[in-house]
Amino acid sequence: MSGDYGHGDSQVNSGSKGSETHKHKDKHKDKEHRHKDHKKDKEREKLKHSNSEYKEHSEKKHKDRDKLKHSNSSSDKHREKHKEKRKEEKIKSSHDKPKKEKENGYVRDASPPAIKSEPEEDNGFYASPQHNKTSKREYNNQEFECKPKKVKVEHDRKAQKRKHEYEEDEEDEDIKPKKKTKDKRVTEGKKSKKEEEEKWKWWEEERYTDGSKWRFLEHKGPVFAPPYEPLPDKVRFYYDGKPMKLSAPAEEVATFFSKMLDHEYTTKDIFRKNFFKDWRKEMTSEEKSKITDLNKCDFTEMNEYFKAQSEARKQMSKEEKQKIKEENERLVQEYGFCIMDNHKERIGNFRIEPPGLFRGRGDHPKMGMLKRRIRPEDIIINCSKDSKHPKPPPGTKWKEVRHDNKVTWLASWTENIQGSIKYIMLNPSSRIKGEKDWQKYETARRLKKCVDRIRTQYRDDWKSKEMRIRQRAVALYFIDKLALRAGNEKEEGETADTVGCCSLRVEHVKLYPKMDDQEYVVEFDFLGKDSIRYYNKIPVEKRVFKNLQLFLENKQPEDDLFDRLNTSILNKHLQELMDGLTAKVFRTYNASITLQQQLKELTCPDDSIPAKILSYNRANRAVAILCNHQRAPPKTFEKSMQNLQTKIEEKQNQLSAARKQLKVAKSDHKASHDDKSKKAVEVKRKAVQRIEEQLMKLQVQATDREENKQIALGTSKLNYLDPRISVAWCKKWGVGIEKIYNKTQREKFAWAIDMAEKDYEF
DNA sequence: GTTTTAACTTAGTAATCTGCAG
DNA sequence: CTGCAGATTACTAAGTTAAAAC
Repeated sequence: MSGDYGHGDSQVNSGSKGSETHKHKDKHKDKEHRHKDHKKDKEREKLKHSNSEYKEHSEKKHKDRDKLKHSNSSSDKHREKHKEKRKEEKIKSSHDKPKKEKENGYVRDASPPAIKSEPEEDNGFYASPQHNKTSKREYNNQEFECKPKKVKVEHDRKAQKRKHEYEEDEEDEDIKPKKKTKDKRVTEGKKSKKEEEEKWKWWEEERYTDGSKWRFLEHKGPVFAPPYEPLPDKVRFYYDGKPMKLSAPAEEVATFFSKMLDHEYTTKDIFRKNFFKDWRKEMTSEEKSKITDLNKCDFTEMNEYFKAQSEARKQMSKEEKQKIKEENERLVQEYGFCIMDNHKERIGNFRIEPPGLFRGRGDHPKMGMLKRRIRPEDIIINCSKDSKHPKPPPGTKWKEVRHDNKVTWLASWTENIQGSIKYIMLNPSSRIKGEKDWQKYETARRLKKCVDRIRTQYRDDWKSKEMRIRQRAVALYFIDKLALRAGNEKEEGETADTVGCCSLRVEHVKLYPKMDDQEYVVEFDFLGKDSIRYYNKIPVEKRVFKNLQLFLENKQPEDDLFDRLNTSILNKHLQELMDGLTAKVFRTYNASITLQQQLKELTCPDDSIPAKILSYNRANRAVAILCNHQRAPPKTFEKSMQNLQTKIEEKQNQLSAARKQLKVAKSDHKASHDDKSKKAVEVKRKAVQRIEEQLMKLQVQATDREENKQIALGTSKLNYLDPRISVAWCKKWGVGIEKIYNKTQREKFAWAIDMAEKDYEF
């Protein structure tokens, strides 16, 4: 490994460029606070940011992180400068409405895009069986009045046929819309709308090829957070020991804080500092001059008031609760659905996020800031021109109403903490989400076909004479082997300090040429998405190890491990290897293939159903571990484990009792040989068998739960595992699908449940 | 080319619901 | 019927990625 990879120039950092260094000193101060006191839950703490060893270690390292950050290379320095600049701008613009407005508002608006009034080619259409001529024509004339008169319905027979066509074709091409060869069926059947709507099989229809997401979209707009209700006078806030009546805006923000008093983070410096700063902005000038020290604020009365309130809510009579429930239901009925292309679809989140105090995950520099109340004037509505536009609440206006059918959202607003955009979108069971999900798995299946080639290539690239190529190849190896996330760069100081593959720093890996009986071991220890700790020690191939040593040469702990790489470079490369390939496809692919392979390995044909389900959960667990999906051990874990143990013991006692009875019955029978005693034996035998089964079930449950203590299965099940694998497995072994997927999940995966047969292969 | 933004997926936790043992 | 544990749902933060803007 010597000079032959032109890496001599900039990737190795040469001496620090001093001037940048000091600017950031303050930031370190903040950083030192991070990682210190954490989640209220100690256990969780252990799991997430894990042992203090990690914390200390990372704190120390951060101290002089910036020093080096800037010394890295000229381009790095450049980057940093931009970051700074942007940060300043951001701060300014948060006070500077007009500018923001422009960014979000008019840009697109200038040329209201969206719905073409001319139909394109036939094949540009999302043609469903019931998009018969009539409905098409409706669409085509949409400059005028073409609101679908009725929500269409599905139920066709021919469509069944298409199920398989899809699968086969997809083998090669991913789901491409079929030619519109099927004739349209008009089926305004007799069934109730609801029933029919449930049966709509969008997956048997063709998809848009022109990049549009819908032709028609109508909805009622979002539901806003209820207005603030001032506290009763008897609930008081004290400053410096004296009661003080706050103005409504200041009081509201104070209630946010008071509600969180039990949370540990209200004791954190950053949280308190951010909160106080934002709170003061809401105060009147008198309040501002009086309230100068958060430590002198006493919110306990308010806190108790809210606790009492929630207690009272729990104690409400059944009728009252019922009433609230019904009211809620009404709201869902009215606002929870939209009509998209002839079908009524469920909206995922039709309520606007209420105001409150921001709590990021992990050590977030913005924790405690005020998340402001969203008003109609902040909302952009998206719907089709020819739909009945949602009405803003009386006396208010929308920020904008646009008609962009190249996107899937119904409404959006800009959030004030990070300046990012939030959206109202459809439920996962909707066509628009389902198609995308399906497509995701098809892309992963295409990767399956060429993954060998890609692996061969990146192994080859470990030997490249170009540093950037080696880095790319090693990073890809990690992404493939360890299912790491891509790892975008983040703005320092804006978010918690977390990393993914491309943003790994020197301090996150340790190399051990020898460890126990293994060679070339790499130890990873870093905080990933949501500040979940990733800790892993794995042996790697010698070449990878040598390359890592090379990447680490002459670098400081806070320097990037892959200084010649970022996600954009990586994804561009991947795109060239396979159409649609990006870093995250590897996670999907590896998760799904692991499930399939684990199921094959773990399922014993002779096992009982519960044992099979345990196998399924174990296979699922293998994936969750691969993807590092963790959770806090449930607060009641120990207790519930114990309860289960007690149950098991009881059951064991029952079993031995039942066995005794069986024995007795048997000897009775031997003695008398009559029919009656024979029957008794049978009965007892059955009882024993039943109890054995129950016991087994309990034991399996205990094992499952124990193994699952700090692993979350839900995330992978919902986002990474091709549902058709699970459906096929259920069909193959006669396990009810509801044993694996609950109602919501079955709705989301309806397409898979409908189309996968027992021999489906990912 | 680099940075920024928009759009959408993925993520863990808190709140709420449900069904079952007592 | 009631309380509570486990299941489900709601919520919203935090990622990824492609495209737009500089």
